[in-house]
Amino acid sequence: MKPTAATAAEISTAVNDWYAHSARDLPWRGAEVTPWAILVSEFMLQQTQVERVLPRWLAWMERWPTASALAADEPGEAVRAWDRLGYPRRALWLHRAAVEISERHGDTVPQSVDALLALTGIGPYTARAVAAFAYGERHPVVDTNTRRVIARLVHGRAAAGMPAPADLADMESLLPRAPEAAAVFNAAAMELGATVCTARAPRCDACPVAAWCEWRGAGYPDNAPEKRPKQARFAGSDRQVRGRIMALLRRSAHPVARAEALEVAAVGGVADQEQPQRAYDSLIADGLIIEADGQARLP
DNA sequence: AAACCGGGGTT
DNA sequence: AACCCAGGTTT
Repeated sequence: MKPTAATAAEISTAVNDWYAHSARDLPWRGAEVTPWAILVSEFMLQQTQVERVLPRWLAWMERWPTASALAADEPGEAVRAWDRLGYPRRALWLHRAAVEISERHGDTVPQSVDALLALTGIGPYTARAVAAFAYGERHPVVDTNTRRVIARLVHGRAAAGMPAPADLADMESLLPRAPEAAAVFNAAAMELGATVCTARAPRCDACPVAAWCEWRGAGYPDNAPEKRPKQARFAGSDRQVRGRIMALLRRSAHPVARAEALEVAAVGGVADQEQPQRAYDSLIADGLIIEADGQARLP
């Protein structure tokens, strides 16, 4: 059946009401949480699921409760504490951001989107997320979950296409006027996509806006855009080989010989003869490895 | 615009 | 085996 037309206010109110009693109880959503703690959560949550982030975030905040505390430690310690969250460059960038916050912002996470964008490792999503969730600023915050919710609910599509500037305009058109309600809706739309309007098997019976959903109303057409780039396979990739080297360095209390690092890189197989050296060199280029006198160590 | 960057869980 | 994930940087 065709969905009943709904106003933006009806949608945001329904989603916010649902969020009030259905949201997961995540520690970075508490009232006492600092902007720094929220910034750390956003770094960790980039392309990484909530369940995997939780224990790492708790340990991180215990150890480095402020940006200056992290900045005072070695970057390598951040990489070590990052553990297996993936994309270890994020740990390095978070440490750099901590130094920048400590040195340029008096140990206070900046509030404006522009100032946040100037920090290392913060892009359009994270800047708006921190401004909205840490400071209550009214900005559209659009992640992969929100894009999918909007694609289905508003556009009647099975999945979102490539990220586009229109995503922000779409979200803006649904965003409540009041900053407080807007911040809640940003989180609520995300939560809806993460727990109900999921990519694989959406639970429409639990959705507060199912009656207004264009995709549901159209009979769930399989009209997903074809242009989504297929991600490269992980097995046998340089990324996997880099991961082996990083795992070795994380567990090593002392520098390791380059030869040992290259040997470990090949354990489990390589795509070609040059792959271990190529992965090793790329880690040096990224600043994740420091090499001196034939020894490799964390920065 | 496309490539690259982890790693674990789900289907 | 393919897909998915609170993205960002580089070319």
